[in-house]
Amino acid sequence: MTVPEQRLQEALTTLKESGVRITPQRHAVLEYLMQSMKHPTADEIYKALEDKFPNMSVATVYNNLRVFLDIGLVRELTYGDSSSRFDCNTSDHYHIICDECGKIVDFHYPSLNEVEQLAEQVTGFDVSNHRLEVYGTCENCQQMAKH
Amino acid sequence: MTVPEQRLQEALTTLKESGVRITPQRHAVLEYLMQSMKHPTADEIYKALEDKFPNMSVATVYNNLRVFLDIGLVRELTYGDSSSRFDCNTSDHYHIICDECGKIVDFHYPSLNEVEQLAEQVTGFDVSNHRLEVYGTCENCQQMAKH
DNA sequence: TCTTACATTAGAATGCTTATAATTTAGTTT
DNA sequence: AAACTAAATTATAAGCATTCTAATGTAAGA
Repeated sequence: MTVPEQRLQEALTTLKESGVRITPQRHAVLEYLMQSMKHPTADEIYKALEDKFPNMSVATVYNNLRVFLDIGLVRELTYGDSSSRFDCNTSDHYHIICDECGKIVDFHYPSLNEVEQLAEQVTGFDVSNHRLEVYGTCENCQQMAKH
Repeated sequence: MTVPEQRLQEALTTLKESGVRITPQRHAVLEYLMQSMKHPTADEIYKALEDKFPNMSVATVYNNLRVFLDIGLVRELTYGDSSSRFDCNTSDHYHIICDECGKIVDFHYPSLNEVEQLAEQVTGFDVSNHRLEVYGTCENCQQMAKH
C-alpha cells in the first residue's frame, strides 16, 4: 500500500470514529485531496470530480471540506487571492508561495517552538499552533522574467 | 510630534512622490490606519469615518487601500474569516491571533532570515519576504472559558 | 427490510470586493 | 485668480466565493 493510500485509510478510520458517514462523494473528495500534491481550491476539487459525479453539488464539496476541517484532517490556507486552498498534509511543514503565479510549494524546517513560547510569554495567549509563509518568485517565473 | 503623526507625514510624502493626490478622504483613511492599534477591515474604516464623511463611498475606502498596498504603505492580512484586515505597521513583526474572538496582536521576534535562506536553497525560489502567524486563545477568552 | 438521522442536491441568498459611468476635485498651467 | 485636465469620488451594479434552505436521497443500525 502506497503512503497516500495508507493516509487515506487512516483518515477514513478517523472519520468513522467521529461518527461521520462515508458516502461516495465524501470518499472521493478525501481521496482527491490525499493524492493531490497541489493545494486545491474547492472549485478545483469540484471540477476534478465532475466526470465521476456529474450530479455532485458544489455545496457538497464545501460541506465535506468543513467536516474535514472540523476533525482536523485538512487545513485551510487563505492568501490575498479570492479562494481558499486546502492542505491535507498534516505533518509539520511550511509553505512558500510564488508572488507571480500563486504556486504553493511545501518545505520542511524544524518547528519554531521557541517562537511559540516567546509569543505566549509576551502576549499571555495560550498558543495552539503557528503558520509560516515565505513569499518569492519560483524558478519558472524567474526564467519568464529573463525573456 | 508624536510617532504616529510622524509616520503619517512620512507616508504623505511617499504618496506625493508616487504622484498620488492627497484628497481629504484619502488623508482620513490613512490617518485612521496610522493611529489605529487594531488591524481594521475596510468596513471598520468606512464606519469609523462616516461621521466625518457622510457621503464617502465604500469603494473609496477600497480604492485607497489598494493605492496604499501598491505603494507598500500597508499590508493586507487574510485569515479564514470573511474580510481582509489592513496593517500599516511596516516594521518587522509577527501576529498572534485569537482562535475565539479573532483579535490580532503584534509581537516582535528577531527576523527569521535563516528560514528564508533555507527555503531558497531547497525550493529554488527567489525569496522576497515571509509571514509568521501564531494562533491561540487570548487572556480574555481564557477567562471566559473558566466561567 | 424498515427506519431515521445524516448527506446530497439545486438554487437562492449573503457578504466582501471590484467594475462602471457620471460627477467632482486636486494640483498644475495660463 | 481662473481655467484646465487627469485623477478621485460617488452610487450603483456586478462578480465571485461561500453558505443557507428546503426537498430528496441514502448509509448504517434495529
